[in-house]
Amino acid sequence: MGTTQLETVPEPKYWHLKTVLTEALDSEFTVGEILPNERDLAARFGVARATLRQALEQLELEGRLQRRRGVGTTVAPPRVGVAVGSDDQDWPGVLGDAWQTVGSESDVPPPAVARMLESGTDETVHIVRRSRVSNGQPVAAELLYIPGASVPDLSGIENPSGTARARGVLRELQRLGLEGQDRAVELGSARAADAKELDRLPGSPVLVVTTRFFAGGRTAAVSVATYRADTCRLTFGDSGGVEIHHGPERRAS
Amino acid sequence: MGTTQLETVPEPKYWHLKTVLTEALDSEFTVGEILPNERDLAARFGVARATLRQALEQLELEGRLQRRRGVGTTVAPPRVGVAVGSDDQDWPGVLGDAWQTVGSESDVPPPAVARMLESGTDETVHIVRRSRVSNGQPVAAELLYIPGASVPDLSGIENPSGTARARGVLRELQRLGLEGQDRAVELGSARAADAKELDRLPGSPVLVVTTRFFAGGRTAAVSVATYRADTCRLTFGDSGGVEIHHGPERRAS
DNA sequence: TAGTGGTCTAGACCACTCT
DNA sequence: GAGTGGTCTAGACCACTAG
Repeated sequence: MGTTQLETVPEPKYWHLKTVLTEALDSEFTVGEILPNERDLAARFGVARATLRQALEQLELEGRLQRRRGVGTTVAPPRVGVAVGSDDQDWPGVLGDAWQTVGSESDVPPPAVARMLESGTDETVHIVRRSRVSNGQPVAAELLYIPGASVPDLSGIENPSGTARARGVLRELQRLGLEGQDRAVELGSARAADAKELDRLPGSPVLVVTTRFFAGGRTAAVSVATYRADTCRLTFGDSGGVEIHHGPERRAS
Repeated sequence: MGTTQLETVPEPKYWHLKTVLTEALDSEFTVGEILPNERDLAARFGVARATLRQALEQLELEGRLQRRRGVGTTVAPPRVGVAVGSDDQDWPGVLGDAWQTVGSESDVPPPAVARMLESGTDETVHIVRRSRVSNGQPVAAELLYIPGASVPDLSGIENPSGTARARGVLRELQRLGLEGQDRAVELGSARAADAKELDRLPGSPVLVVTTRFFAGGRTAAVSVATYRADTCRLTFGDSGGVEIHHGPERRAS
């Protein structure tokens, strides 16, 4: 009866581990520093490697760690703020936007996109692939879906090698009057193609930003942009430049 | 040498499993339907339970499945669109906003918040806890940080039970002229307190929306709202009501 | 080739929810 | 108490990177 009855809520080991590691990261490590390998860390904490990995996975999800196969685990820099929605709404492809066109094709859009475009299920649309780079790192991959009806002057055009046509499509699009746009953010996991472009493994968590562009009373284009969730903080509105971070942090020397 | 040399890219089992399950979910299951338990499913696919779980975890991350301990795994309904940023920017707590005040206290904010408030590290601020419910389900938990300087008329007030004081703080806040706001979205994992309020396990993925409110040339308040990433799609801009979803879907009868 | 993280297994026990 | 998902173990092998 005299036994100290604490531990009524036995915290999972990986959770406790995560807490300990977080504190260590805040106080004893610098950005870019390499952690001991997983087998050593597991042994040091007296847990199985799988358990240790559960903690590391969470820390990676939170943007505190970066793990690369064949290399090791490093302390991640603070997330970069990526401006997504400025107040000035504009068409994709206008001068000075953050994206770079990497290709284009014609295909039927996925059903969810077809629904937004109010197009038939078998109707092919222009698909422009773009990518976004920040600080030398790829942070997002985008697929832009543009029905032929939005760029009528290109209806009978041949396919000149991809990126040239992409530019043509974007140019035509910008002739339309943009009436408004509509944005949604949700969590997803990277498809194989996106993962490759983002330099991550397939299935890694991403923030999916879906933007609908309205013109002529219709949905004239849909953009599905896939941002690396580990390294990105999506910012909306006026500023977005101010650093937000967790705790004490120093740069690696 | 005549052997068919495919399989040069051996897809991980859990990834293939996920694909198979996704297709099954699209074609053979209805929203709300209960899946076989994990041990049966693993046996059926001829994999270890851990491998099966890796696939299920991803599907839950993508909002396709809902798993509850002691109950089972069910097919999740499409994510609900949750309006986060309407064009009309306004103070928290105005009539008709989606939040319900659940309490308040005074404490020192976490360092990241203190930095945004440009307040000293040891300076206590008002903290108002609010929660947001949609379709009978809790979808978000919020912590509102309001420095005493933003609500000067409350500086010497006693603590009348929490929620009454919270209302007072919000009322005072609304007397200030709102000059603008600033929003960021990033991925996080639920802290223990949030997890409980959101009816999830600690560590489950959440979308963290940080909003800064500007008034009098300063940051007058900071809101950190934690949304369930599995069930929510954050919408910004004009509409936000239109359903987006993956594929064929029927309601359970 | 050595060392890293990624995948996978076959088992065990625990916490929880229902009936 | 029976059945579910959640945690944990100790091992094995694979894919990748770099010296």
